[in-house]
Amino acid sequence: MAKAKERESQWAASTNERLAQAGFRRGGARAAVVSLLDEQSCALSAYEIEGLLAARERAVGRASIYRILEQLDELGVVSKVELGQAQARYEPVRPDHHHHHLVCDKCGAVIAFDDEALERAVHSISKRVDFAVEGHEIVLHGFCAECR
Amino acid sequence: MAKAKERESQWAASTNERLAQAGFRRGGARAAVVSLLDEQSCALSAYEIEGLLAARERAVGRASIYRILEQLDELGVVSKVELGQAQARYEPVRPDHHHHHLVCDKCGAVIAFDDEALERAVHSISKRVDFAVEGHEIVLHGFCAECR
DNA sequence: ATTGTTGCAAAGTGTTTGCACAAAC
DNA sequence: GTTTGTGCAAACACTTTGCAACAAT
Repeated sequence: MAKAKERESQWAASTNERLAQAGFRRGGARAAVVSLLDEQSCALSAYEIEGLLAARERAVGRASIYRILEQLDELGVVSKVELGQAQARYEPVRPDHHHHHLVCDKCGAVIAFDDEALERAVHSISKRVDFAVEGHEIVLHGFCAECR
Repeated sequence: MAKAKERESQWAASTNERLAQAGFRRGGARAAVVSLLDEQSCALSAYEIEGLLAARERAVGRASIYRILEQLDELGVVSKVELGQAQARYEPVRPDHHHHHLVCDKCGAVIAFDDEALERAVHSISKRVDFAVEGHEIVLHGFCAECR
């Protein structure tokens, strides 16, 4: 049942459902963005999304891409991550695949990682501060294996 | 001996020394920026720095502010933090005052916090990945006490 | 006198907005 | 037919760069 490459994975399916619930109509541009994101395991920038969609003959205007990503972020199905590269990246939120990022300061490569202890630490901080923590973002900077 | 409000704190002193060592001349604009940063315990944006300097009658051109901050960042005496607000913030690096940030998604407030367990977790990840980790940045998003 | 430093204005980059047209309902 | 979605171009915000004037050595 947890096969990774269904025609439409869990994420795209539940995203489309959420969109419908929220009263959105079905638009071709949004479908293309959702379908592209669905194939990703890590974060893409708006420009990368634009390029990838153009490459597969389903070009979507840049403004539409930003609008769609914002909607998906607000719905909570996409998370916008700012890795300190002067541009935002977006990735599908899959409940069981929470992760963080290593960013190479030389080549800009982005690598995902996850860590239980880190999550626990964040969780315990969330309880101790006078602040309603909704999410967190952890970025490790340095040099990847190739640039080192 | 660890009095917080010396005429010139440890940080400004060692920063000026590092600047001299690195062959920089003494410039008024840079001195003003260093002196302002020296008074901060948390991160300021370039625009905030510009405004604060103007308010104290030592206006510094915006381009100079960015250039100076970049130099200080490269020297390692300032750290550039990207809190996902479409702008960078800069704070003095004080070896014994490492901290991270809570960012209010409504009003933009930035609050510092630190946590031992978090640091330990990051440190242990650094050793386990195939990546030369040089630094890290942890941001907790949510709503501050006032906006909640 | 030489060379680093500064300020201004212009250019750049990623993102957002205004608006007219097309598509969904 | 009404309302939402989309694409284009223009506007925006933050940052960087080019260049001439200035200050430190």
